[in-house]
Amino acid sequence: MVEAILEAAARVFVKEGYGATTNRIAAAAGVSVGSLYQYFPSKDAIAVELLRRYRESLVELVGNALAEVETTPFEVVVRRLLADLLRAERIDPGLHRVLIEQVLRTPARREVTGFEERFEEVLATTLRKMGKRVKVRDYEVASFLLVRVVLSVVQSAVVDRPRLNTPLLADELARLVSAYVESDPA
Amino acid sequence: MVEAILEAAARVFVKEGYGATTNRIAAAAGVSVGSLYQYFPSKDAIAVELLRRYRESLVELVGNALAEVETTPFEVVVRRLLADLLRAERIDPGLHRVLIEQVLRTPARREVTGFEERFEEVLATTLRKMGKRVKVRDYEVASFLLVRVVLSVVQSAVVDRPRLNTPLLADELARLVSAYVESDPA
Amino acid sequence: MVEAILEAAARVFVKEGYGATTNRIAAAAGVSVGSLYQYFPSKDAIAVELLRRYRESLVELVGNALAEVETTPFEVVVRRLLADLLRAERIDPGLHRVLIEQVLRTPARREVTGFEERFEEVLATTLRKMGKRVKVRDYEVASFLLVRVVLSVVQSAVVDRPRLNTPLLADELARLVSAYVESDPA
Amino acid sequence: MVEAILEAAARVFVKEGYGATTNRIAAAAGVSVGSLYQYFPSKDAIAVELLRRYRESLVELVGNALAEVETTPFEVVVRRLLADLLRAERIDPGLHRVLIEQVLRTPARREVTGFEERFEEVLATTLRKMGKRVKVRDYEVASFLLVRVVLSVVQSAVVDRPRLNTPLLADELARLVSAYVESDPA
DNA sequence: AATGAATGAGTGTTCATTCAT
DNA sequence: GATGAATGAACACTCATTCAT
Repeated sequence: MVEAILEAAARVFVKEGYGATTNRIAAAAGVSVGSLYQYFPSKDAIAVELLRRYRESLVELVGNALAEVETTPFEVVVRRLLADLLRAERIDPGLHRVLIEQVLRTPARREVTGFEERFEEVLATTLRKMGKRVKVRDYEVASFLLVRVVLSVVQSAVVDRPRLNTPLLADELARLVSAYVESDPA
Repeated sequence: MVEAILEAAARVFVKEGYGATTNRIAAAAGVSVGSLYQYFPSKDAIAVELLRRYRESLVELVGNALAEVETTPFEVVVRRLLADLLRAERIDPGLHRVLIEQVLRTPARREVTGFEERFEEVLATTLRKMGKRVKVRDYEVASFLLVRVVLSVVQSAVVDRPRLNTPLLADELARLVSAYVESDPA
Repeated sequence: MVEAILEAAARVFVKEGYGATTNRIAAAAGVSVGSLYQYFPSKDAIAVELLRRYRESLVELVGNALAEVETTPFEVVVRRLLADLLRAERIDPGLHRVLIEQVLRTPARREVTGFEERFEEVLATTLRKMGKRVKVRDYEVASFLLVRVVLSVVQSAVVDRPRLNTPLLADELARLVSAYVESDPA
Repeated sequence: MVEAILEAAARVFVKEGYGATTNRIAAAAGVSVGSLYQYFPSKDAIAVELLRRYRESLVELVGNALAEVETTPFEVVVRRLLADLLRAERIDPGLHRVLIEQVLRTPARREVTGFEERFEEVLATTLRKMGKRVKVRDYEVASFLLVRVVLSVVQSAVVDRPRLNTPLLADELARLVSAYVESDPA
């Protein structure tokens, strides 16, 4: 039932925005409002959980991909990760966008932020492991840069410009990442 | 008075989210609700105008910067533009984020989208003008990539991580852009 | 609950005019505003339904009375109908008056007009059935005349001048109707 | 200016109902709201004055007509009066209807009611003067009846059924009145 | 006298949440 | 547990009225 409610909420939030009513969400889930409140203390709680799960899944995806960096060339890892992220079902930035703004004003803010930060840490660690293959002056800055770059391009491509969401885009993005990581900091 | 209302609305929206009441906005502007509605037909209209102005100012900023590409080395242009964008008062993506989600559900959607698209066109034109200095396979894809990259990093830096908003960041971002533009598409 | 709301609305509208607030109506009905809106989509909808019911009840009353014209002398039928109409609880023109003006500006206008017209049709049919007992030049005009005459006198008596609402009034009104119907159009 | 405001108010009230705003009325009169309030202390005051004038003009019309009863046959007087009343510009029951409901809830109620009562007094006096030509049991009841009958039919004809507003209607209504007044009270 | 921008109390309506069944 | 009718605080918005110019 929790699953049914979350799925319905995701659909409804994306379609109608966070203004969607709990009654509508309950109806879409095929349950009554009462039941919804049996499992979630408030509308915000649904949003928080939705966001938490969404982020968790992405963190896992990225973590797994980067783990391979030990045994696989960096460019290949990047290319694989990007191709994966660019598959529409892996990412739902429409939902992300609807929720982030609201959840940020919730006491649950703390539980849910630090999303990009976690990526940055994982990435910084990865970069450090890669040693002299990467020519980066400041691992923190580089990680910050790369995480934002990749997430934003991926989200934009999936949501705003599916027309450009082709292998060429993945290639170019991979090239951008590699060029930066390997370019000489002069 | 229009200015007073818009400034107050920007402040209140950023602090309280789009849920902020029109009465609160009016109070923050030091006027009555009635006056607010004398100048804006609805709360949405305020959001739309706020978004429109914000975008207009950015478009102008970017347009001016890129115009110099004829007479100035690309890297310098990029570095200047980034430094400018990274100055906090030039950009208010907190506001941007609050509004975009709401305005997107408004009939004014059309007037307000096409923001990034305009940047992309300007940039594509610029890149073409630069001739063989840039080694890019597809101007459309490259522009899409670069616009999203720059905007997202700049916004993240200003809003989420002011600690990293240093000259080093501007440098690194400039390097990322240049490396991509000049790297061999091999 | 629908009944409770309608009864309360009738009371409140008569006492305070159509300006009465929905919150007041709900309070008078002993329910919350929310409940009121669970059963009626708008304040207008309450007015429309109130008017519809009021008219329906009158149409039924008049229809039944005139049906007896086959087996009962016309004067007796008229006298009975008038006596019935003049009983205060059969008619609430105070309410009628408050509502008509508002409902007329509603999309429901069409559903609610044609009230007197229905009476006129029933009456015209009745007059035709009565054959040469009635000396009337134009059934349409005569019906129009008589319906307006009876309704207005009845309403005025009940609302404005209860002091005159006596058997004598019923008698006189019956006499007026009979005299007209049977007078020689010369 | 008072005239301009009253005329505009009459037009606007008829078209939009009593809900019409004072700004709209002022605009229709070609003056500013401020000026409107220079001459009328409130919106209600406009309605009250409008109603007062409307009633005054009708009272005068009827008074003049009935005064001729001394020198002219009753039927002729009635016929003339009805023909006059049935001319659309003499009567504006649309306005009357809009106003009556609102003004009745105003402290000015007392100044404005007693409209029909004045007709009834004039008519009762007239009927008494006519002596044995009229066979009426109770002058008060008869006057009440006749005033309501005539006003309601005239108003209905002008407002609701202009199609029937023909000489035939005037004739029939005159016949109805005469038949009643002259019929034997058995 | 005339103006019309400014006011703010008051309205209809919505919707997250509760709780008796 | 599940239900959904009931709740009522809160909101966007209107408009009669005022008053500085």
